[in-house]
Amino acid sequence: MESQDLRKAGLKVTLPRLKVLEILENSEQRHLSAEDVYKAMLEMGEEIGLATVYRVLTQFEGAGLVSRLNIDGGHAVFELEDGTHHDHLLCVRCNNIEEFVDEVIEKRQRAIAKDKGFEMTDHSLYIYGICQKCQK
Amino acid sequence: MESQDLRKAGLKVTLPRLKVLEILENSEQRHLSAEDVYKAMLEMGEEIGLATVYRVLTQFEGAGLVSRLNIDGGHAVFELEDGTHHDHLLCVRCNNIEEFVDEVIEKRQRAIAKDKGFEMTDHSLYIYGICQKCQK
DNA sequence: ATATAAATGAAAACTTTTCTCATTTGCATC
DNA sequence: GATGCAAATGAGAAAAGTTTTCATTTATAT
Ligand SMILES: [Mn+2]
Ligand SMILES: [Mn+2]
Ligand SMILES: [Zn+2]
Ligand SMILES: [Zn+2]
Repeated sequence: MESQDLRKAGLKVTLPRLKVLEILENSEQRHLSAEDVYKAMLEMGEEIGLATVYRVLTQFEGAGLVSRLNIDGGHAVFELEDGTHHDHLLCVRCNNIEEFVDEVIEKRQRAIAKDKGFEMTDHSLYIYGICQKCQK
Repeated sequence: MESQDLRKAGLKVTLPRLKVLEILENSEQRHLSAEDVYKAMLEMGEEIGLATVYRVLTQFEGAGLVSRLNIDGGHAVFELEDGTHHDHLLCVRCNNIEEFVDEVIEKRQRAIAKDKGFEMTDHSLYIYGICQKCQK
């Protein structure tokens, strides 16, 4: 019962919101575009507007329930927030996304920001490549 | 005389191409959007279409004369290619862009890709923050 | 000077995302 | 359970950045 998550986030419990959450939770892929979520909705036989999907995902982001990745070439994907930061490897062939955490890189980033006099607010790191499966 | 650069890249020497190169070379800012280049053109009193600016920049990218950064929020900036890879720090207040190179991070990225079985083709790393000037 | 393949400009199209606004819904109150 | 109202929704328009189309112009080889 994830209605609690919504209430805790100060959001009314509505069908579209529950369904979006459900899709994010039950999807094969952890990383979904708004379009992906929308299509999954339709396949489930749920009526929903694409604008609502975007709105809900953006609200979830604001509420800390999901995080948004801005992939190269301007379209975003969303994933359930799990509280721990991580970065991503993207396969340029099959669009498979893998995750990693690297404390050495995190530390270096902070050092670089400091060195340049920047107050770091965020960072984004994507490694592009061909995944094992696609190499054959 | 940068006509040679164009010929070497297999591109005809045309006025729009020469002018775009000239703007990239002489601009205060090293990182320019297509729109920036376009406006600079008009200010120079040059007739040019925005589509041509995009086309030329994309061709230059293909020819290795410029590189394209895909900044958060889906609009690109371009810079003259100088042969050496570097990453970027972006000020979220004034949009100032600084550059850095960090061999430790580069090495870790290669190690991560290898570890995940990825054949790395590229990476993109942006550190977002508030630059020194904007902190005060 | 001529031919021709490539480049250009203007406008339309496209992609992703946000906004507008009329209608519907969730939820607190009676 | 009915009522009221603010919040949420859906449809479509709009926005922003970029690419495509196509008729016209231009660069370059002959
Ligand atoms: Mn992830
Ligand atoms: Mn740069
Ligand atoms: Zn793959
Ligand atoms: Zn700044």
